[in-house]
Amino acid sequence: MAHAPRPRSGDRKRRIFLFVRDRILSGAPPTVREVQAHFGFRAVQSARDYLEALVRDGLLDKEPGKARGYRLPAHSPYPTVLVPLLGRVQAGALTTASEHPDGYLAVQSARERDELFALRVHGESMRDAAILPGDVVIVHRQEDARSGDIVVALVEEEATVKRLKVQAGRVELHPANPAFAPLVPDPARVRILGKVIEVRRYLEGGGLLSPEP
Amino acid sequence: MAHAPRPRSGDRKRRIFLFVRDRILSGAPPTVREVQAHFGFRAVQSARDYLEALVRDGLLDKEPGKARGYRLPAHSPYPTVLVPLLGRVQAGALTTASEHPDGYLAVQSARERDELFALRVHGESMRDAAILPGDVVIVHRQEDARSGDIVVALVEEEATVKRLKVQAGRVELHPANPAFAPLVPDPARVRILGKVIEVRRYLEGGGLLSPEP
DNA sequence: TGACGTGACAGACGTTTGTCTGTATTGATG
DNA sequence: CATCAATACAGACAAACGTCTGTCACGTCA
Repeated sequence: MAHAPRPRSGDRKRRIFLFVRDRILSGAPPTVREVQAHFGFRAVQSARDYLEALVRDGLLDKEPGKARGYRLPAHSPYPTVLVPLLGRVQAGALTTASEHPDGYLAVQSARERDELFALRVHGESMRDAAILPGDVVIVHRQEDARSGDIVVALVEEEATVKRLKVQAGRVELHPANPAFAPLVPDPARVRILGKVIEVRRYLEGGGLLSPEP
Repeated sequence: MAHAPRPRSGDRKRRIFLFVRDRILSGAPPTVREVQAHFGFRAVQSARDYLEALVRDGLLDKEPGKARGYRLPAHSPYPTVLVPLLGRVQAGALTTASEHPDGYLAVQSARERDELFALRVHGESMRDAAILPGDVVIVHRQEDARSGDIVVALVEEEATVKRLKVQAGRVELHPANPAFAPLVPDPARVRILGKVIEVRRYLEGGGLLSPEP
């Protein structure tokens, strides 16, 4: 009995890699048998051969003997990390990790995952900086920032997105909208939570990650 | 023999959730026994009790019976696909597969990878729609769109981002900036390349480009 | 005091899953 | 033609792993 005709090898290997990569990125690394089933192999070993080849090529790492042990290499050319989207930022929320994220976004960044979080913008105060209500900002957690940076600051238990200005050692939080006035808070009552490194707007499906508030 | 003194439950439960969440986000969901070992339980079941409690609380989902079967419930229902960022869009570029992309962006979408492309915006014509020069738009390839959608259109061999209006069967491309006039091109010479589904702005350095896998 | 819920433990069972060994088919090579 | 590498298959074994049952200690509350 003849086996299936020999397919072009590079393509299949590549498709298997993409499948495994997507599964890992979505939080559920596949088993060898899941790879087998997905590509219609009739033997576990066939899928395993491909996976081991990908490890030899350096495209995957593995933890031998462990269930679902294939990983994306640390120096992967795809520095995609999943970042929690926080629905509401409150006082203690940023020192520790938050417990009820609205979802997770794939963000390409050289930073570590726990250095980043995402936040949905409320209000029109940054309209002239092209940040609209409903937009999502990706934030790098840092206590300080430079004058001119757009930051997330905690003022009076409330998180806001503003442009930071430092005037004569005094912190000012400037909206980008003439209808709003700059905030010049008591330095003891303001805290920089992080710096906005990316802005996203989802024009379809409302952001795909969480239902409308 | 007395067991360890009873700890405050909420805290331990929370720490276990954060541990599991971190593991899932880094691509390697833990086994029940790994949770057990990490928190020093002497019985597998103790760890399992916590995990099941977290599932009941809605903080985790699980795939029963499967190894490393705990998942993040708010986790994006959509996989991450790498989408080519096209430097310049020309006439034939969108019918065939992409030619020479400047890089790849990770996008969470239900669509297939070859249905999407990304494009860097030039010019100020969409400023009042909060799309600035340098922004990246994620585009779904489609020949038609609805009035009001922001689209990428090919006019006279040039790709532009505009808002589509259909007036009495006539296609109009409206900028979002009073300094620019609407385009009412000859219907034979305009082609909708796709609809903008996402806008991104990178405020920092922005390596963000991945080489092709 | 006794019933009840919670957190922890102990041990075992059965499925899932990684891994190994051996074989068959095909195409390329000399 | 013989040889070799690559691909695929078949079957089995053993470790990893989820799950079940039962027990114990402690605190709360009527």
